[in-house]
Amino acid sequence: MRLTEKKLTSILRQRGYRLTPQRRAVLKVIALSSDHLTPAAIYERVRRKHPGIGLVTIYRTLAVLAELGLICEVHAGGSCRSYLMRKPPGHHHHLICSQCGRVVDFSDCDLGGLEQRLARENGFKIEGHLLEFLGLCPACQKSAQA
Amino acid sequence: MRLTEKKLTSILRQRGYRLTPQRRAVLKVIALSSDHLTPAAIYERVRRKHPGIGLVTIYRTLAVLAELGLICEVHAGGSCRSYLMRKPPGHHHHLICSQCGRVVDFSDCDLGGLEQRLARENGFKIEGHLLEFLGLCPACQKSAQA
DNA sequence: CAGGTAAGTGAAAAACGTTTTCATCTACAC
DNA sequence: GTGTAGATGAAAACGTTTTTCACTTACCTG
Repeated sequence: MRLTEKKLTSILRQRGYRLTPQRRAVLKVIALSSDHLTPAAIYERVRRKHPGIGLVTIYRTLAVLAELGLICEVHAGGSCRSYLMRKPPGHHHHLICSQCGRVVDFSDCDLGGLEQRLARENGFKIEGHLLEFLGLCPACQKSAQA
Repeated sequence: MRLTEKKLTSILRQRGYRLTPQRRAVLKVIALSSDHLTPAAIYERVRRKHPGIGLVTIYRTLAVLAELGLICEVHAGGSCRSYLMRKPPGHHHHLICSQCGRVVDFSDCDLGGLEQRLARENGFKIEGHLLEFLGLCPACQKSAQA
């Protein structure tokens, strides 16, 4: 499902939000990057085409886009700052390079059995989970050998 | 393995650190709590017995204890602030109540197969993973019904 | 068990990242 | 076009974490 202008407007409108040039620009920057980006990095990139935009607007826009499920957060490894990246389909997870920060998505985590067992043993009603693998990507493995 | 005074000193000394009353107090507070605690919460509790301690020392001590593997961080749900809690044995994960923040540990995650597949498919050398389940604990399920 | 020294401490201030406030502006239903 | 709820940008407030620096102390040496 491509995200046409019209569809985007309707997704926003459904919840009482509007499609502004700023929001379009933020979403575009995130969509065009294959990496996760900090709010500051997004700010910098959006400003190249949109010099007047304020960092505040970035934060507000990220909150809205995340609420609508159009983007999602990454807790990259040790550094706890929440990065953001484009979300392909529904439920998914991350494989993160601990050196260069590159992120790969994967979606089939097969945690259903574990989830059921934990729910039963602890009485929890489980709503979701966060799964991230940390390691070295192929490129960083090579450069580490040198 | 109980953490005797002597053993603790030796763990610290091995890396050039010293065992100060402040460090002992911080570790004790974390060890005695069954919950995860923010740096500020730890500060408050340590101050009850140790009024002169500074928040700076808490942060420095937490960094040292985490580096030594005596404590570990939790990325509780949406809020990304790194909480801390005592670490039982080695590898373990968290089951977090999204309402009251209660944390339950579990250790058998059985992710070996997935890890191998991801490593093979993406060329990553996987070093570790973060797995957290979010949900409602029994108490919060009850209070939600009211 | 004293003495010297590298390591640790506490206070204040700086440096962050993020949120709030408020006056102004604008997307969009009519 | 017009009105208005919603959005924006600048400045300031905020809370958390880090840095700096003078002073103190744990602990190795003899």
